[in-house]
Amino acid sequence: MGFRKAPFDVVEASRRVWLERWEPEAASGMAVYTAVLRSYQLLNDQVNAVMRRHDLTFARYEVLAWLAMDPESSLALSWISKTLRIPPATVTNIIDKLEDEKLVRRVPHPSDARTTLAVITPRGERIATAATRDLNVTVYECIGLSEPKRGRLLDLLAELRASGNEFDIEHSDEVIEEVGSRQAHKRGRGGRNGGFEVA
Amino acid sequence: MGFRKAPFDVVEASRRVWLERWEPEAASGMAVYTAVLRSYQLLNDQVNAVMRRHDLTFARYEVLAWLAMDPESSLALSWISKTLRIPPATVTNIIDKLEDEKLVRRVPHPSDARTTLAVITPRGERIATAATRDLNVTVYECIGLSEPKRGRLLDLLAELRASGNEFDIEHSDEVIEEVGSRQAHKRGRGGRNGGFEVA
DNA sequence: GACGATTGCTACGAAGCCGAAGTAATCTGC
DNA sequence: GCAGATTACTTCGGCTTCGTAGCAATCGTC
Repeated sequence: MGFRKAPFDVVEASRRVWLERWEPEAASGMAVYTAVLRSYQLLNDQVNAVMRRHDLTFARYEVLAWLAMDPESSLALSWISKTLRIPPATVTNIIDKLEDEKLVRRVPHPSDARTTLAVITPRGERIATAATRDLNVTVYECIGLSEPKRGRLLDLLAELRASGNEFDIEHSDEVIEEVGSRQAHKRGRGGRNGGFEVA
Repeated sequence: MGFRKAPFDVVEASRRVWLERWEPEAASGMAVYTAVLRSYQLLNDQVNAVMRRHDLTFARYEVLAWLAMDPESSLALSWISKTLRIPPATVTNIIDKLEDEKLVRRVPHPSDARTTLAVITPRGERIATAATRDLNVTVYECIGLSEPKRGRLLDLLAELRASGNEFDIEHSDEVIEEVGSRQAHKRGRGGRNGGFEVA
């Protein structure tokens, strides 16, 4: 999406206008939103360029990557929807496409006939790995901030997200600890249903 | 888009997996991208909720707001495309919709028959003001970070964007200074064409 | 053990986004 | 003063997203 360098920073320019006309907190809040938006667009363009090389979209890649990370190589569609905050209809669409490409198979859940599991195929694993390697080298390792600044940025964004109730900051850490993080949750909150160990 | 609070932070969870399997810079880079993505989604959901109340999308609002800020209440479509980094086809679409709603009119450029100006109508100004007020109160003033933290976040994101060549960090400030920032640039880089002062 | 509420998934359709190709006007170099 | 490159905008078409409504299985309560 080749845009050329703009002559000035739109975020800063609009922040100054806001400062003249509205409350200062509104100005900084507006600036935060637009800065996040533009940072997202910037990185997203780079990410999408990589995705295109692998015939994926980022949404499909994200699901594939979580499947590849999963110890059992399978996730319930409902888990994907809740954890990655993708609307159910979109999950259906994503899995449809991944299934068309033979990267994933739908398998009925062994003990709950309502739920469907997505299982990654060997081909899916290969493509996930290739795409991840490409993303790492082409985008992630080239983000223009020193390691300590990345850390500070992550902390600030985590606070932003937590205060927006994106996740449960109280318990997040313990939950992540629990066995590679996903496993524990695939089974649902209460741990009811002893788990459908893959045979 | 009512998602409920997730039990753990997906960004942090995947960062840990990345750290085990890939280079550390890849892990932090990945975390930055996903944190930015999720922050964007979080804020975007709130912003869109406001937009819906005013029969706008954020893209249309953004254009309308820039028109409302402009001293001459008009901007060239090409300027909008370049500055706000919206693909030309999307600008056409946005202006079409705004024109349908009578918030904007298309006016031919007085001295360059290739370019079209979007001019905001009084109705457009009213709606822009109402939407901005709503956004400020409902979203921007409620972003969950203290004022100094917002400042630090903005600095880090500005560095990120500048290093991704989003804008010309060298000259941005001077350019913004030049008369309310936009005016100078509407006329094009060289300042050729003395400007089509509104009669 | 049965009924209503809940949960999981999908089908449909509206809306947005944007790449590519096309048209028209302008600029550039000779 | 004219041919070719450039710039501005639009049209078309494909793709993605996601709200809504629907169906089916399961759970919770009595």
